[in-house]
Amino acid sequence: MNKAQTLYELVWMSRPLMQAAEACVERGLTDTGLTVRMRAVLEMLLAHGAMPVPEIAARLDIQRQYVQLMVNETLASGFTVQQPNPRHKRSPLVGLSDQGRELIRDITQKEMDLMAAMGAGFSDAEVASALRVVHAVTAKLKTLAGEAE
Amino acid sequence: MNKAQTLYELVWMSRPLMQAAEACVERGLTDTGLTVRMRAVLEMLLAHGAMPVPEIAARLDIQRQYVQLMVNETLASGFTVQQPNPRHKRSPLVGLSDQGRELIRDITQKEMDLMAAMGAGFSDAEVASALRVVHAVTAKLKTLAGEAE
DNA sequence: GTCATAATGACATTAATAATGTCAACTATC
DNA sequence: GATAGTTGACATTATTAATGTCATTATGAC
Repeated sequence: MNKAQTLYELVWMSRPLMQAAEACVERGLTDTGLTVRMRAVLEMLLAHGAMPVPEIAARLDIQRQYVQLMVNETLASGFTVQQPNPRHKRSPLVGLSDQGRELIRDITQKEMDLMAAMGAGFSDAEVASALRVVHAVTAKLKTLAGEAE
Repeated sequence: MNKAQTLYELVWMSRPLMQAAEACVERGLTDTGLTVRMRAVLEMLLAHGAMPVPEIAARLDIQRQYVQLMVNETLASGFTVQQPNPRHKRSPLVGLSDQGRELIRDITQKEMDLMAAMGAGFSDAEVASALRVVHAVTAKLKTLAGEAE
């Protein structure tokens, strides 16, 4: 099979891969009270600290109105708390509660353990190379899709 | 960065990759009268020949009721035609019309050209290795997600 | 051939995810 | 202070897909 065909297959594998990953993540969330989208909020806050809703939206590349819903859910469940925002009185910072921090740390750690187990069959170089290719392909597709007509 | 972290990133890239790919495919379909899901039907029929709706559903791993809708759209647009099914009188084979065959061939060819252009930066080995990794990761995630509790 | 069971197309309902629209309150900038 | 932009809140719409139901018709065992 030539390179173009292989790339074609790689691109079309993105959907099955994503679906399998989502199913796996979802499975890891059972009995935690979290949904996949709430998890995304917590992960963002763990990685980058407390921030207002519009910033979460920008980083996740999702509409802020939708992120607002996601954040509201995490607030209602007590995984996040609002903190005064020195830079904006109307838009509080959303930060992890102790409960939320512990939970998301636990979850991501378990996911990482899974990845470690899954990497058994590959070399570091293979995996790193695969990531580079996927990154590059994604970037190129994005520029193509976004071109002016 | 260690292997597990790299794999983790690779898995999480599946969503951006898929979204970029879909946007690109959609862009290629403008003015063809096709939608992405109709395209999926035509591609299946081009690759594997005429088949009844339930078989398309099985191969696409989608509910047959939903595939029925997709197929009905392609029939309404004249991209597919019903043919008598010797193995089942109630469930006709769905096959490509001349128009549909020409269209899907044209579309996939253009997509393949795009892939060829995109492969410029990588070696055959890199791309092939990336596909192997993605395949294996997807398969492992699927088994994990499907395990009994 | 008859009958039980399964497959099929058709249609309806529900759900999840996300985009879009709107607005009043508020903030920042000039 | 006037004006334009930001934000949270809420409503509406769209897309994609799963699920439920049912009458019709095949299929397969006997």
